[in-house]
Amino acid sequence: MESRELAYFVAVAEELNFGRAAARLGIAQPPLSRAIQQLERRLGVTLLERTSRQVSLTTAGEVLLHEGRKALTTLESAERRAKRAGRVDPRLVLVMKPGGDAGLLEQVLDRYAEHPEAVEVEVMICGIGEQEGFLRDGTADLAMLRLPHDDPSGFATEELLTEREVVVLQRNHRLAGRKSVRMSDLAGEILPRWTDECPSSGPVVRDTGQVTQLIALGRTIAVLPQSVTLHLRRDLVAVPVIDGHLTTLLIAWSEESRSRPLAAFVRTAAEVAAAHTGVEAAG
Amino acid sequence: MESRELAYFVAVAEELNFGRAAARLGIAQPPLSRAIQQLERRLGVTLLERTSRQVSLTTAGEVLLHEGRKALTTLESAERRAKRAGRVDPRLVLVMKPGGDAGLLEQVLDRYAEHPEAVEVEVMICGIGEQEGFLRDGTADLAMLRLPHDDPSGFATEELLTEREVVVLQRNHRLAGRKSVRMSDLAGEILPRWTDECPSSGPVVRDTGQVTQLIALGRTIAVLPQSVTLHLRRDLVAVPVIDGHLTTLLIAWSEESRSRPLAAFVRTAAEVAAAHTGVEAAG
DNA sequence: CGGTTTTACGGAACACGTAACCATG
DNA sequence: CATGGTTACGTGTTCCGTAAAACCG
Repeated sequence: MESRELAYFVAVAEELNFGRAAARLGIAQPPLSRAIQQLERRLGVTLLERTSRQVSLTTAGEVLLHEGRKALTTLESAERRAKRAGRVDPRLVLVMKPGGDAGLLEQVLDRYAEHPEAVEVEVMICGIGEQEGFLRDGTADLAMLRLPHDDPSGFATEELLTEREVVVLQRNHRLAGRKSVRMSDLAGEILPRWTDECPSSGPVVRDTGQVTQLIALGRTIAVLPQSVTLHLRRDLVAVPVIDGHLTTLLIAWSEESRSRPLAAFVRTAAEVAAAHTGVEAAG
Repeated sequence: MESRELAYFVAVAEELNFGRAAARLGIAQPPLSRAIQQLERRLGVTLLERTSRQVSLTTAGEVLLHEGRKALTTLESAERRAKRAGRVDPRLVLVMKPGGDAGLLEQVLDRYAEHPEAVEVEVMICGIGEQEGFLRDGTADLAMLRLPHDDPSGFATEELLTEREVVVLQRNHRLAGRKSVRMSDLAGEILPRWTDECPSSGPVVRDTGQVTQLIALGRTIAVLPQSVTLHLRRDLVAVPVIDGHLTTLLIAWSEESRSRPLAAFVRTAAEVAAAHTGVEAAG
């Protein structure tokens, strides 16, 4: 199967309409129609049921859509990584969301820079939940992921640290003076809605900047990893949540990577995190 | 990047010789040479350093070789799975090595057959360490893997059970009467060399049949998971190894799979394993 | 009829093979 | 000088776009 054919099929399967798919691909409908027919002939399988008014996926089509998307991103990833590896200045690209390093990164970068095999590290800040995509498609070599929110499947990972959660509140909130709270104390509060989560009816937010702004305005409160307290606005307070989730910070990279600079970076990050945990436990 | 180009590159990168690579691909050298040039031009990266006597990989070439191999197998996997999904009789293919189910599979199959959404399950017996390949390339939907020997990275997995190891001996071996042994007791013994392991100087073996035969002949002894005792030849004995590794049996499947019959099978396997563990713990 | 997919046809691009060429050990 | 990669050139396939036809609500 040629990757071009597969990309064509994925476009049609996503649009469920040959015309729109062709427009998206920048070609005319007829070649697209023929390409799909040829693909079906070669596979010996019907992928799409079409009437002249409706296109739908067969079971085989659904399978090829899911698995094919993965195959295409893997292919693009290979291409991007090879391109990057060919650049004259070797470098690592690390992607994280704002605050997604639990305050570890600065120290990791400093320490890594002292390493004999160190290369330049480009830190790329992305939106929430975008890390995986950049790592999968080869734009980045390393990503900071947060369990259980992010999905590390398909990557090699190393656990850096595990944190309790805190609830972030306006200074004059009824719970602001508490030493700690339980989740049950938060019943009835308005919690923000992160873009992908359906439940709860609070305001829709996309990043922590928006959340903190809304908290400061008294429109919501949020349960976040403890490390947010490192850079919290002065007008907000954080109270530990006794029975909150444990969130784990991971550093993730492509399983295929055999790069020595990358391995060194991961090792450094793990060492710094281990030291950090020791300090926290002691303090 | 077209998958054909990538396959050409991988062939050259593996052979480090355009002529042999062309022969392997079933084409003439010149088109291959041009295809590689075109790929390099399109990526804007030099992948191979060639003199007329020697071909070697650049850094970018190494990256593309590793990542590209993965991309190609993912592509083939998508193709195989789509083909299989298009067949009239839906079925699951489970791959394992002989004895690789720790005696669980029969019960799992029986119980799964009673499930309302059950489909036919084809059990495929492969050589040692071949499971991953068949799962990766889409030939199988499910595999039984054994930690730490097999590598489950890139798959979704569910732990079934964890076993101690036993040492398998000829009946009149000096240790055969022991209730248990330690690894240090085995110092000086000749251990078999599994195909991929370099150390140890014992006989090279490929499957448990060969191993048991050699043990019966007094040529070697072997440390294996406890479950081998379920089907051990009468002329051999097994002695628990106190400080042996713990080996974990996993059931693994493609992360992309969204198939309900597959999910049901995994659930059934986990349930049966849990019950089994309960029995063992009690007994 | 209206919107959508498929068939028909002509042209351009691409990939292949043979043969000649060139470079290095 | 021989082994092995590259360039040159002619041929066949494939892929595309336009135009016309078939299909279904």
